[in-house]
Amino acid sequence: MGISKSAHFNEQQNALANIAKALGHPARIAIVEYLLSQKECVCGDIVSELPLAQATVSQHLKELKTVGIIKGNIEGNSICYCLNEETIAEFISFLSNITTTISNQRNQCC
Amino acid sequence: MGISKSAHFNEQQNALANIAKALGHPARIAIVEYLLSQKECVCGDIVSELPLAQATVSQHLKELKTVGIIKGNIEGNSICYCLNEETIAEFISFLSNITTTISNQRNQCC
DNA sequence: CATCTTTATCGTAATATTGCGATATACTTT
DNA sequence: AAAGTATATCGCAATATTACGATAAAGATG
Repeated sequence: MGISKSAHFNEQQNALANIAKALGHPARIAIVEYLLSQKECVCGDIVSELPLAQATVSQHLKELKTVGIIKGNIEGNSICYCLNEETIAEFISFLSNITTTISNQRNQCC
Repeated sequence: MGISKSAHFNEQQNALANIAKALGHPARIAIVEYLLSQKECVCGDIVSELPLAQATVSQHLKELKTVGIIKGNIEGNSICYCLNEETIAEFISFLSNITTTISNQRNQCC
């Protein structure tokens, strides 16, 4: 996405941005929501749930996995993908810190 | 970013993805963190805090504003930017739902 | 009013993302 | 082993993002 300057930001900033970026596509939100809706561990039927080709879904899954939002487990022929609580919790913690800090400083101009 | 198919996803999925996408860049995380660190409302000195040109920072601020993560208030010559609790809370709510649901379904394969 | 300051926008080059068909890989079943 | 199934990867075209200099816009100040 253009001349990236991520070297100029610290590790935590880059890590948080990567998590957010991975969630920054409706298809990947849809994947997360689908995984959430399944009681059992889900595999390749994510593909049939999405209006996208298999290659594209596989690519989205890879991005979510790279950043740690989902985990994959090989089960014979197919692969079971599950949500990874830890990464999501890390991002929640960043956001929660924002809202609590805002609530405590009621001297805002807007 | 390529042939986007956001029309194939529902409004909520697109809305959440947009918020996440806006946070999906280290410069924008840095902006949010900077706004958070200031007790008073901050204006154009965001530019001097970041290792980026003024035009670039302005563009990042616009993205955060478009999606509702920050609000801007004109103050004479300069502009005061503040974090917008509501949008952040909306995103937290999505993520919190994930972690609580995961905790309640301990029949995962991975 | 002329000039300075502050922020936004335009235009453009460099790079990244998205989507998909084709194919590779790996396991399963016959 | 051959064929089938499931998933990943490659290669490419279309499009989006990022960064920045130049400049516009709008208010402040001399």
